[in-house]
Amino acid sequence: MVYTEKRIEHALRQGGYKITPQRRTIINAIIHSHEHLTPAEIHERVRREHPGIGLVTIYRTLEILAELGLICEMHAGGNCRSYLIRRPSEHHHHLICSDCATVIDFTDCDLGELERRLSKETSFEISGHLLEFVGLCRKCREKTMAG
Amino acid sequence: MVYTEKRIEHALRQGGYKITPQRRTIINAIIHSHEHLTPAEIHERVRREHPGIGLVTIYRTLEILAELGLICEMHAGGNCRSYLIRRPSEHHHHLICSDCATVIDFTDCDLGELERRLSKETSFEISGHLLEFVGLCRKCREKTMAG
DNA sequence: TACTAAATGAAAAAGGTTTTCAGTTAGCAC
DNA sequence: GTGCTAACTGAAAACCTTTTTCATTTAGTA
Repeated sequence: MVYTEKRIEHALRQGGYKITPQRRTIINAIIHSHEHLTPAEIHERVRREHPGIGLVTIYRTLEILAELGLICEMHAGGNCRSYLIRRPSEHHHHLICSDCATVIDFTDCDLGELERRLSKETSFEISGHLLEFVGLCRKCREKTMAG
Repeated sequence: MVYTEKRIEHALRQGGYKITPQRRTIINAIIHSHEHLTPAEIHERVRREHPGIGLVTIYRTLEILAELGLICEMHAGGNCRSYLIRRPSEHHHHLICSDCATVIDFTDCDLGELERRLSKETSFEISGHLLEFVGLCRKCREKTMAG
């Protein structure tokens, strides 16, 4: 299942939040981008359609969307700023192009056995994990070879 | 192999950097902590022994240590600030207690097959990955149950 | 002991994120 | 539709973290 604008609005209403034009625009920007975006990038995009919008509103909306689990944070290799991307609702991970920042989601991480072993060896009760692969996508590889 | 103070100092000298009392103290603080520390936390600890030291010096030293690959960054679940921890020199990952922030390193992540499959399916040339497990260590679980 | 490149600390600058507050608005009751 | 209220917005200010600048000090070497 992929989140649509409608579903996200429904979830907001469910949570007691209001649907404002600003929020609609922000949600749209996130939904229609295939890259992860920083709050500043989202602001920039949203301003094209909604010039007066403040960066504060972006932050506030992102906070709510994250709280409701509708978006998720990213930790791109090296750089530790928080990025955001729309997410399919299942457990998933990211494969990130280090050059153009394209993100591909994948779900089958197969870490169950490793998790069980670690849990046994360390007596940790493991509740989750973060897995990201970084590399170069085909386009960027070709670009590099050509140049 | 685990980095000792001597080895780190050797690596610094190799890199053309000087060994100052401030750097010694910072390196010591990192080596002797089993938790990941923020620059501010390192500053606080280092100041006990070296009151006049500036936060800037921490940042500068951390930058060098990271450049030389002597420390590594962490991305603890949820929180996206950059943390640092001494590291065994091999490829490794972290298992982090979400309560007390204890970190356990592990090296055998076994992601080769997944990496090959992803690479094939997506035409990415994968160069690395980030894997972290989060959970509760035994102590914190017992604490929670008792309380 | 003297020299020089590198390092330090203080202060200022530069980001990014959060808080505050007065004014506006979505969603609901009537 | 009208009015009400809690929620939302934008601007400014406050906060924090990180980086830059610069004058002074120091490690390492000759």
